[in-house]
Amino acid sequence: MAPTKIRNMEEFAAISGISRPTLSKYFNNPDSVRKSTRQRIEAALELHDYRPNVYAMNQNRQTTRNIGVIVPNLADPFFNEIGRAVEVACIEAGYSPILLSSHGKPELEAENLESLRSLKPAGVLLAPFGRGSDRKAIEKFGKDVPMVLFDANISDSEASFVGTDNFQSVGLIVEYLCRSGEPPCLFELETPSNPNAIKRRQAYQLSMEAHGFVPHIFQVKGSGWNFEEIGQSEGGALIHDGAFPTNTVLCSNDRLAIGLLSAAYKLGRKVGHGADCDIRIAGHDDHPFSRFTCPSLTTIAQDYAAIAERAASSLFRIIDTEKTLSERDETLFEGKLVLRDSA
Amino acid sequence: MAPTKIRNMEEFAAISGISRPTLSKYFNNPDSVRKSTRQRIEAALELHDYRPNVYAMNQNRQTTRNIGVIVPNLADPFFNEIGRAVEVACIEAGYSPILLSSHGKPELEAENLESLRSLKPAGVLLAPFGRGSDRKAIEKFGKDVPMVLFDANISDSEASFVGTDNFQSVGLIVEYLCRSGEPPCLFELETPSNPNAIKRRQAYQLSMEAHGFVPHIFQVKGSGWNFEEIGQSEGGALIHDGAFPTNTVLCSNDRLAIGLLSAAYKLGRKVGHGADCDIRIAGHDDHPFSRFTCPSLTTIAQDYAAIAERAASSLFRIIDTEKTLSERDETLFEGKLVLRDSA
DNA sequence: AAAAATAATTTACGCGCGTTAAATGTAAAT
DNA sequence: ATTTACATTTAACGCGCGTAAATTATTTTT
Repeated sequence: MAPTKIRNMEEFAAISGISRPTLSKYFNNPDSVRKSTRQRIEAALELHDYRPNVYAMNQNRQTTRNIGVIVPNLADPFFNEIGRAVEVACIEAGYSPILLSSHGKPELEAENLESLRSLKPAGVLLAPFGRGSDRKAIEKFGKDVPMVLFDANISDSEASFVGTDNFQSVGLIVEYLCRSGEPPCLFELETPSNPNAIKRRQAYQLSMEAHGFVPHIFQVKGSGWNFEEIGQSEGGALIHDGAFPTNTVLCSNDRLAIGLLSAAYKLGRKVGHGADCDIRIAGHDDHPFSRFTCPSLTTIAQDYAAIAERAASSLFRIIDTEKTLSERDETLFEGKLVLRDSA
Repeated sequence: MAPTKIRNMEEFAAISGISRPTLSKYFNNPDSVRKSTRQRIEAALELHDYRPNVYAMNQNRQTTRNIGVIVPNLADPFFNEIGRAVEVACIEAGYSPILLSSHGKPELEAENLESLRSLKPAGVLLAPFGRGSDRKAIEKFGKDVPMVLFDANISDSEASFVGTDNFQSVGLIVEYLCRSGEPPCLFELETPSNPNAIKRRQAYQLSMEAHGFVPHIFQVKGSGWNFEEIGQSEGGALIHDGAFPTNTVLCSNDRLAIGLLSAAYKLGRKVGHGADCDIRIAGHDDHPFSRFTCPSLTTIAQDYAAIAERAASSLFRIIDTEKTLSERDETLFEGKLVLRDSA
C-alpha cells in the first residue's frame, strides 16, 4: 500500500493505467476482462489497495450480489448451523450473504423481508416459521425476488423448497425403537407452529400403524422457543404421573428431549436402553449438544450440509436463468439414525 | 399503499407536497423537522409507502447509521445472547446493527473489520478473540472508526472496554465452594486464547490463597471451540484417573463444565452437593443450557444485558462527541452466583 | 498477410440522494 | 404590530459508479 490514498475509481484508473469502464467491468466480474488486463489490475491493487464504494456500486443496479438469508431464530443451534452452512455456500458462489434472524418472532420475519427488499438482493433463502408466517407477504416477496424456502415448507407456495423427509426420518427411528424395545410414545407441543412438527406427527402415526402398534401422542401446552423448559416441566409431569403407556418416548425435536432428559434425571429415572433403565428417550435433529446430554441422545441427524448446499444452488439457478417461472421443485433429503445411549 | 409507485424522493416530494430537502432532513432525523411537517410526511408515508434508496443515501456520506457488531462465534450461545442484546440496544438508539461472526477463526475477525470498513459504519462494537486477534489491525481500525470492545479486553488498547469483573465473579464462586465443601480445583484449557480465561485463573489462585488453600490447576490439551468435547474427553480422563485432589472442580467456563458433567455421568459418578454425591462441578457464564444439564449447573451469571447496554451507550457517546480522544474507560460488571444442583 | 473477432478506451449521461446558499415563509417574543 | 428566530422552499451542484455508443487497439483466425 503506497502512501497515496485512492479516493475513487477514476483515480485508480489514472494510477493503474486502466480505463475506468474496464475497471468497472473487472470489479463486477473479474473474468469478464482479458487475462493480461486482469493481472495488471491485480498488480495495481496490490500496490494501492483500493476498494470500490459499495453504495455507489449498487445504487444504479436493480439487483446486487447480496443474498438474504432469513432463519426463525439464530439462537437455536439448529438454525445457527444451517444458516452458517448456507452462508458458506453463498460465499463460495461469489455472493455476499446477509444472515438475519427473526429472533423467534414471526412478525419480525416480514420485517426482515422488507428490510432486505431495500438492499435489492439477488435472491433470498428463507426458512419460514410456518404457521406463524405471513404467507401473503412471503408469497408477494417471492414474486419480486428470487426465493428458495428451506427447512420448513409453506403449503401451496410457488417457491422451491429444500428440506428433510420427515416421513423417512421418523419412520426410521420409529422402526428402530419398535424393533429394539417397546414402541414409542410421541411427545410434542400442543400447537406446533412448525410444519415439520406436523409432518412428524403424521409420520409417527403412519409408522406405528404400519408396525401394528397403536400410536400414543402426548401434546403439552407451551409456546415460544423455550422448548427445553417445556420439555422439562410438562414432560416431567407426564413422567411423574406415569402417563406414558410404554417406556419409550420419541420427542418431536432434540430440544424437547433435552428438557425431558433433565426432568427424568431430577425424578431419579434412569434413561437408556440398558436392562437397568426405566425409560428410553429419543429426539430428532441431532442438536450439537445431544452428544453431551446425560445420557447422550439417540436422534435423527438431518443433512444440514446437503440441504444448505442444495437450497443455495437452486437459488443460483433461478437467479441465473432469470426464470422464477421454472416449475416449482421440492427436494427432500434423508435423515440418518444416530444411535447413542438414551434409546 | 396507493397503486402509484414512487420511484424516488423527487416523486414523493411532488405527491406529498413537501420539498425534497425537507424530506431528506426528515429521513435522516425525523426530529429535525417541525412537528406539523413531520405529521404531513408521515401521513403521506401511510398512503404511498416510499422508502429512500439505501445505497444512494449512503454513498455521499462519510458515515452511516450502521453499527458493526463482531463476535468471535455466533454458534456459542454466550456470544449469541450478548450479540443479540447489543443488536437490540443499537436498534433502540436508532442505528442499524450489522451482526457478524468470525466463526471461531481469528483471521476472520480482521476480515470482518475490513468488510465493515467499506460499509462506513458509524461505529463498531467488537468482542475480540484476545490472543488470536490481530492487535495491530484492531488498533488501526479503532483509529479510523469509533470502537468499543466488550467481553474480552485487549491489553494496552486505546479503546474503551466493557465486561465482567472476573476477579469478583471467580472470587464469589470460590468462596462459596470453599465454604460449602472441599476447596475447588480449577479445570481449564492449556493455552487459553481468551483473556477472560487468563484472568479467571489468576483470580482462582488469589482467591484460594486468600482462603488459606493451595490452588490446584488442571490444564488440558485442546484448541478451538469444541469445549464440550474437550471437557468430556480430557476431563473424563482426569476423573477416571482420580487426578483431582478434592471432590470439587471449578471449570473455566460452562461449556467445559457441560463436557465434564457428561464424562462424570458416563463414569457413573454422581455429581452434586448431596451426601451421596461423588463430585461437585461448577462453571462460569450461565450458559442457556446450564439449567438443563444433569444435574443442573451451579455457575456465575454474567450481566449480559448490562454489558451490552453499556457497550452500546459508550459507543454512542463517542460517536456523538466525535471525540475518540476521550480518556479510555473500562467498565466491569459484577457476576452473580447461580446456585443449582451440581455444586 | 489480411480479415474477423474480441477487448479496451474515450466520451458522456444518469442514478437517487446529500448538501448548500439564498429566498421565502411561519411561529414565537417583544 | 413588529422584530426575531427558526423552518421550508427553490435552485443547483456533486458524489462514485453503472452503462451505452462509437472509436481504437489487440488478438485470433483464415
